Amino acid sequence: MDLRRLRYFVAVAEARSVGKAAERLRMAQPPLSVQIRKLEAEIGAPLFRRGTRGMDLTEAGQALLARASEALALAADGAEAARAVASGRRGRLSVGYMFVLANAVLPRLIPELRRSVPGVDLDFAELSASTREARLLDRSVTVALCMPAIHHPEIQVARIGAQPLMLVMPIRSPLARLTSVPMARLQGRPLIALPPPDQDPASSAVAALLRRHQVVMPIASRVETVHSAMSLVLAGEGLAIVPACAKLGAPRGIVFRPLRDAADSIDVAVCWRRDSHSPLIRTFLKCAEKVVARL
Amino acid sequence: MDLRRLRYFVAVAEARSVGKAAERLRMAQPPLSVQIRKLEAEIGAPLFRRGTRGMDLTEAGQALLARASEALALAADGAEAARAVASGRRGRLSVGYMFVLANAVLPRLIPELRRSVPGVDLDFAELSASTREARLLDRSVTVALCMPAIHHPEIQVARIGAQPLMLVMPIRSPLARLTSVPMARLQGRPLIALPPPDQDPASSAVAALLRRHQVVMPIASRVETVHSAMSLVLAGEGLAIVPACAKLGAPRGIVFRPLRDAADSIDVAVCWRRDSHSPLIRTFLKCAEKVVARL
DNA sequence: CCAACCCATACGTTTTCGGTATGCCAATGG
DNA sequence: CCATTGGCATACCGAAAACGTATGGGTTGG
Repeated sequence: MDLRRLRYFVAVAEARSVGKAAERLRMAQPPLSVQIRKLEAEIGAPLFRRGTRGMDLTEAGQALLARASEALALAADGAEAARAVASGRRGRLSVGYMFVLANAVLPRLIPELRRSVPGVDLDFAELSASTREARLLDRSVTVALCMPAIHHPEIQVARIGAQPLMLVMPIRSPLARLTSVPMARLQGRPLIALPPPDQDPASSAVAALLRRHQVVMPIASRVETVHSAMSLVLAGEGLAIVPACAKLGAPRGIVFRPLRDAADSIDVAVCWRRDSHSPLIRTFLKCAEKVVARL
Repeated sequence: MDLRRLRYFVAVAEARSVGKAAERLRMAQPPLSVQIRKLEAEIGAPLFRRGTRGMDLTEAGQALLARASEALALAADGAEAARAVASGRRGRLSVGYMFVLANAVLPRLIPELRRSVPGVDLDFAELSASTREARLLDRSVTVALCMPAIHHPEIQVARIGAQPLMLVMPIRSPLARLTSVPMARLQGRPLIALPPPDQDPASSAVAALLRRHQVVMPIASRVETVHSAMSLVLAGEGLAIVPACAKLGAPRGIVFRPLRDAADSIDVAVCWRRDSHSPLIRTFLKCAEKVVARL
C-alpha cells in the first residue's frame, strides 16, 4: 500500500477521469491507468466503474476515498509539522528562571517570546539555586535564565548581561544615609549569604569581592533566594549584597546602595544542555539578550 | 512522501534502532538506514539523533511519528473498509417495499437481514405503485420488494414467489357465505382496482383473470394501495381482487375467499438496477427468497 | 461510417529499491 | 593500549517498479 497510489486514486476519483487526473498530475495517462489497476488488484476489488464518459467510484471506492484523502492530509501535515518543529516555528520550550530575575525580566521577556514564536508551547518554571543544574540535566527545563551562570561540563552558557552588586540594608540603618558605602564600613557586620554557585564558597562573586577588599563579614544566615535574604535584612539579621535587579520586588523598608570603589557585578546568563539542539534555544537567547540589554 | 518510508520510520522509532527494526521488517539493515536518511532529506530535518547505542527521536521526529502512525492506520483501515464494502460485509442497503408485503414479509425479513449483514446500514422505504420504478432508477432505493414485478429494460427482476389472487368483500356480503366464489358470480359487480403495472391496463393480473373468464366488472374506483382498496370494500363501494398475503393487516369486517376454478397468482419479485453491482443485492435476494418461501 | 474521446495494453528506458560487503566510530574489556 | 563488539553509514550490483511513447478497442455523436 503505497501513498503515491492513494494520491493517484484520489486524483482520479476527484477528476472522475484518468486522462484529466493524469493532466493534473503532470504525467501520461497510461501509467496512471496502470497504477489504478494495481491498486484495485491490491485491494482485491474494483474501485471504479468504467463508463464510456470517464470513471465513477464504486461504493468500495467511496469507502476508500474518505480515508485515503485523510491519510494523505495526515502525511502531509506530519511532514509539515516536523519541518515546523525543526525550524522552531512550533514545538515546546520549557523555560526555567531564577526568582531574582523574575520581576525585572519576565514581564518583558514573556510577551517578546510569544511574539517571536507564536506556535510554540511555552512553559515557565522557577528554579531554585540548589536544583537548577539538575532541572537542566534531567531535561525538565530546556533553557534556564540564571544569575550567576552555571558551570558544568554538560551545560552550555551564554552570558547576556551583568548586574552590579549592591548593598541591601534596612532604611533605618545608619549606613543608609550614605549615597554609596565604602567597602571598609562592612568589616565585621553580619552577612545574609546566598548559596555559593557550584557548591564552592570561593566561587561566589560576593565572597570574591570581600576577599579582594580584605573585608570579613561573618555569615549570619544562608538562604535560598534573594528575597529571603531581604526579609532577613529587614528583620535586622544583617546585611546582604545582591544584584541591582533585585530592587524590583524588594519589600518596603529596604534600601539599595552602591558599594564605593567596587564595580563588581554578577553575570546574567542563559544556560542549556550541550546536547539540546532545539532551534528554540537560539530564539530564546535572542529574546533574552534583547530584554536584558535594557535592564 | 511514500507510505513505505513512513512505515519504516515508525518501525525504527519504535525499535529505537535501525538494526532491530530491520529485523522486524524482515529486511537488511543498510537499505533501511538509507530509507531513513532519504526521509530525513525529504523532510529537510533530522528525525533521529544517532547515539552510540541506537537511534533516538528528535522533537521533529516525535511530531512526525504521531501523524505518521495515524496515517498508516488510516490507509490500512481504508483498504480494509473497501474490501469489506466490496464483499458486502459493510456498506449501505436501501430497501424499498410495497405495503401489501409489509405485514407478511418485513417482520421476518428485517431480522434475517440484520443477522446476515451485521455491519451494513439498512434503510427501508415504502414504495407506491406509481413511483417504484423511479425510486430504483434514481437510486434512492437499491432493491425493491415488489408485487407484481417491475418490467423495465434497466431493471433486473428475480421472481421469488407468488401469491394467489383472492376475492375481498365485506363480511355481510352474500358472497361471504361461500367457501369459494365462482368467477361467474362476479359478473357486473363494481371493482375497486389498483393501478396497472407499467401504466398498461392490459398487463394487470386481475384484468387478465377477468378477461380469461369473460367477466366484466365496472371499475368503481382506482386506488394506490391494497389497503385503500380494502377500506373502500368495507365501505360497500365494491369488491376487490388482491393477493392472499394482504390478509395480514386487513381491517376487521373484511373476508377473503378463493376464486373457484382460478389458480391465478401474482408474482412477488426482487428488483434492482442492472448496473447496481452491490454484493448486498445477492444477500438480500437470498434472505427474501427464504422468507417468502414459507409465506 | 468516420472522427473524437477515453481507457487499456505493450514495450523499452529510467528510477528506485533491496541485498551483500565493508568501513567508521565509540564503548567495553583484558 | 589494543582488540573486540555493537551499531550505523557507504558502495556497489542486481531486481523490481514506474514512467513515457505507441497503439489497440470500445462507445458516442455527427
